[in-house]
Amino acid sequence: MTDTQRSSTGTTDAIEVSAGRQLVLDTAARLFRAEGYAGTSLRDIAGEAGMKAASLYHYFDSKDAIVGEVLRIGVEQVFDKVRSAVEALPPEADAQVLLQTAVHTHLQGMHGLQDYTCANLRIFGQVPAHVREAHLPTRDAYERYWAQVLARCARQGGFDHQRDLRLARLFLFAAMNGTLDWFQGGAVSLKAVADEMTELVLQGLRQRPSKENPAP
Amino acid sequence: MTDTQRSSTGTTDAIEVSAGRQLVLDTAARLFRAEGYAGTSLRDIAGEAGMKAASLYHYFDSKDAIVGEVLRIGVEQVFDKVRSAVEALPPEADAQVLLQTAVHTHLQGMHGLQDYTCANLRIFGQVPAHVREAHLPTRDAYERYWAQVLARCARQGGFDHQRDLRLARLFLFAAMNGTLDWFQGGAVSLKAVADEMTELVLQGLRQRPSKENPAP
DNA sequence: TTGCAAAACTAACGATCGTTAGGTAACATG
DNA sequence: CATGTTACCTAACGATCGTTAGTTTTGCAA
Repeated sequence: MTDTQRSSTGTTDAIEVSAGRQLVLDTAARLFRAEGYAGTSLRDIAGEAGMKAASLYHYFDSKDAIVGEVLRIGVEQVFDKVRSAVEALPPEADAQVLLQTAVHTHLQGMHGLQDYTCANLRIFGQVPAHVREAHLPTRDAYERYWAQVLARCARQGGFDHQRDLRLARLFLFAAMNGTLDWFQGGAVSLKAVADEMTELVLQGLRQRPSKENPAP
Repeated sequence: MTDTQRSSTGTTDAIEVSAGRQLVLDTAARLFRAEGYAGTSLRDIAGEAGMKAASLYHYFDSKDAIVGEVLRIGVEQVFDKVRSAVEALPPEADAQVLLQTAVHTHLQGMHGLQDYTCANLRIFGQVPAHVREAHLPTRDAYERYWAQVLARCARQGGFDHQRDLRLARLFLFAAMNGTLDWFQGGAVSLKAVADEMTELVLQGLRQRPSKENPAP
């Protein structure tokens, strides 16, 4: 489990991270999630954090620096959760349990009180280009981890075909993140959604009728 | 096929729609798709359309009116395409052909030169709340049509379970629209992606192992 | 108690935004 | 030719934005 924030003051040695800076980040994540990137001004963040806009520059160099931190923490939080949950499984866990665990944990991370992760998904497409590009490596690392999880599923389940795995991963990611647009704890539970999604992907991967698949 | 724009001038009787208004809408759709909602100012739209910002108010009452039209046309264009393609199928078409056709047409609509549909998906989450709410009925109509298509697939394929169909539809929608984030005409063709996606959903729907599915 | 850094403030700058008011060319119609 | 509508324009308003400069408050340590 990596540390989510770096220490700014060197008091004692790490551990204390400036409560002010933390408050600013938490507030920014909550507002970005709710109002979007352009819909959240520095005066909004400062107001909700109990200070004035100019005071934010005591902790950050710019709005881009704030949003960059929020994006990074958003990936890191859900990454840590999923990795912990997967590593807690026994090595002989079958493909279904493995994928169910990963999917359920990712969904829990999004729909729990995790403002950072939701903010990431919400504002990633709204953020200035250079901020998005600077954040890409962090996103890629998480996606690469999912590729490993799916590869382990394939190895364990006996099916593997490189291209299928990549498409399945992309479909799965879109489906998981898309739940933000419609899921609201109603008739079906998050666990049920995770299991359905897992079933869909695994069933789809198991048997390949391989009709016509013309490469362009 | 419904008319995409209403006529403003009554010359001859419909048909002529004011080339200026059309140019403004086309330009706005292209910029909204590329730069997002907040990233596109009225001065940007006007500049690319060869006029000044104030002139836009000759055709529209506000920026919200422009973006509302773009959203509406975006759904309408892809809706018309998908409906036409599905209706062109013989009544005895099997579930696989039916779903492949619908998915492929939707993907083509997004990845062809359809700025309106892409702009819709891109900026829907960025637009002011009252614009989004006003647009919801149009979106719902399209989603209801997909529910019908899936229901027809289920009837034809012999499997049907209400909740599975709803989740499958939500997954499919997220997966289709998510292709905007990664697909760029590389190794796999759009048709191949459509077929993979169809296979995934149909395989997932066919056999339900029905392990534990606890309702909360 | 003094000193000093952290943490906040007030005030404003320049830019950009959506929007409005009022004017002017182009052009079809009587 | 006169008239009215269509299709633009210039100029500006008020608001809000991210940001900067300079100043004051706060709290701990010597």
